[in-house]
Amino acid sequence: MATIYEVSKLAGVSLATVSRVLNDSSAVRESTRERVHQAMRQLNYQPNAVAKSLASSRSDSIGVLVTELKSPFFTYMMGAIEKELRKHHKHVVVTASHAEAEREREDIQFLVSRSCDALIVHVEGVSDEYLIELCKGPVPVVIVNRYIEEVKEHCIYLDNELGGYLAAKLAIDSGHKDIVYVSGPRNKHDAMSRLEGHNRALEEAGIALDPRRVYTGNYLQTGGWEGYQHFRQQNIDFTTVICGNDEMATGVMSAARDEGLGLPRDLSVIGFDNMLFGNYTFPKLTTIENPIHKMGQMAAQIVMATVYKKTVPDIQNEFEPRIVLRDSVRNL
Amino acid sequence: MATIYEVSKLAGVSLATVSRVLNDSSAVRESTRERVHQAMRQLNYQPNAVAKSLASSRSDSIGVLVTELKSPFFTYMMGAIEKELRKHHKHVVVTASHAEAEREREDIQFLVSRSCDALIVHVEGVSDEYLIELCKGPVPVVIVNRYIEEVKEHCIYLDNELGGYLAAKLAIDSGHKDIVYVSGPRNKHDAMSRLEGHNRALEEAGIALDPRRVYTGNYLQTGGWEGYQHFRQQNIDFTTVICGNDEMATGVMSAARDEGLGLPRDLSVIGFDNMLFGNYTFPKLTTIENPIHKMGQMAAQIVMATVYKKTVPDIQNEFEPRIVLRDSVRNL
DNA sequence: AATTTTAATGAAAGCGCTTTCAATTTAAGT
DNA sequence: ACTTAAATTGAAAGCGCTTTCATTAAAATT
Repeated sequence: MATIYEVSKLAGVSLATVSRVLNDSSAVRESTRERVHQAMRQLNYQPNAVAKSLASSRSDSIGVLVTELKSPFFTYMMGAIEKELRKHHKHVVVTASHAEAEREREDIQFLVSRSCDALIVHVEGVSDEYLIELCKGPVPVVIVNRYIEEVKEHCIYLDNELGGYLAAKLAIDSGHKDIVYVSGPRNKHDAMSRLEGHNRALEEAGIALDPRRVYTGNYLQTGGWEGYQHFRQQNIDFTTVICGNDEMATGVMSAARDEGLGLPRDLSVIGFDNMLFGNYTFPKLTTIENPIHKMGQMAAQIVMATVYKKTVPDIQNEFEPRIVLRDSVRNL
Repeated sequence: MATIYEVSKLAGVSLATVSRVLNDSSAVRESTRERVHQAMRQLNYQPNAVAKSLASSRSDSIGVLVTELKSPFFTYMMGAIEKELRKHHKHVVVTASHAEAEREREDIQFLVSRSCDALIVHVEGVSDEYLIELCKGPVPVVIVNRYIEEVKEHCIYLDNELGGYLAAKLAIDSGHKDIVYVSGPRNKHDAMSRLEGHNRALEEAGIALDPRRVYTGNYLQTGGWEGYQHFRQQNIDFTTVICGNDEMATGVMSAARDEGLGLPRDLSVIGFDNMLFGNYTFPKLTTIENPIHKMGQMAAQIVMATVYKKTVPDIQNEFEPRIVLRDSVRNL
């Protein structure tokens, strides 16, 4: 592999000059620039990004930390981030920390040690305090899908409460009164916010809150299945199941169908997130859109703006969910 | 950020010694090791991975190049790779090149310039020749989901022909004779192999090959939809649609249902790949499993073996598809 | 106790690039 | 033609770490 040293020799200029044409920084006379390019071509010179990083303490790469790689949710986010960053020739280093605080800390440490120019993190394990400290540090951070008051300008998040509200409101407006809710885990912020919104809509409609009408699931298909069984065993009547996410909604649909129910004739189901497979279910799942794609894009744009001083469209921290009307809710 | 220089000062040893305890290479007396550790703690020393890379021309990171980030297929692969590599404290740098040859070349170049210790690539744009050259180069390469005779030991691939055969055989064994096939794009190797296997099974069963019974789709849901419409318009009779992938299968199901067909009563459908959403369809999709997860894992293991000299389970280059029996095929 | 071996350490030269800062050209101004 | 300002270049000092190679200290041998 040729180095700029050899290029400089061949072109008859100094290292500094080669470096200049490489970064087309400051002025280089056109003729010498051409001479250098010539030499580079001749030697098939390829810059060494690591050396560049070390010397400039810039790596042109962004660390992205997600919980899980094989879930459409993160996939959407990653896809959007990569797409936005690559427009500006920045690259992505990923790690998946599986919501374990210890690993999240390690991974963040790792990404920093790789001189990532910025971090985009989706973390669930570490504490707010840790993140607040992290934001004070030297490397810019964007926190996706989590709201922390003290560093809110670093956060990109969805108004989950509103989403929960919209889902419940939709059911109510469709004439449903007997509603049950399959929630996500208690320890997840988003799950709790969604439930709050749900409750708000019920109260607003004058429907009494009944803790027996809420089942806490695991955000997986099995959780929906179990939730459905649970409500049946408790002899609770319901015409609609609203779920904390789409995956559980498919579990509910599957369980209901196993009992011979027709959907949405005998039971309406509403999901949350609008992950692509909602489109593959039958009936197609009515759900609440979580614009994770836009949120990923925004995270990348914030990085471009703060780290690389690019001008980007307006920064937006909070995103709004909206209803995606498909076929899984019956109008009573 | 403290450097090893400061650590060495504080511990009263040389840079070399600090480096040694850092990499616990060669012998360092226990007492000095402890002294160094002490100093590191005191200074909250964090190694600089970039400097380390430059000096050692090792980066402990693997470049992974995929076509697309937001598709479950790559997601599965990435997840498996990341999981396997992280066991050994190696990390992943991803790029998504969207099947464009130009971008694929650029991205590979980029990953090499970042001193990735190895490359795991899923490329569709570049030529076999390019990859053969790449394999000759200094950085180890694993090619996923593509078979190139000249560098087959670098390849991890599925026996797609067998998969196509199995799907058709399944339909035939279930009593179906009127079979149509919605294929993936002509320019994709895997799509063509699957079709070949399909044809082999038909021939074997004494069913005449009829080009009108093959529709070339785009591997997307729309492709399945269009394929179904196409066969209908051509007045072709069929009791089974076999698809080149699951996504198109969902398109077929959707189109069939729009016409009021009951599934699988009036029509059987078979997919390919076993992407998770096949489990969300109704009826649940019978399909051919593509063990992309295992293939990703194997790719990572090959890297660990060749680059880092770790001993790993047996290397396997070709993977076998298998039938995943669910509910979308009717027994005639 | 003297001599070999072996184990621990340090000095110093990079890895390939960026980035002052000063020196040299070239262009502009009068 | 003579200054002065502006544009180009080069020398050299790093960036933070690894890695020979030589040196010194400790352990083993006789």
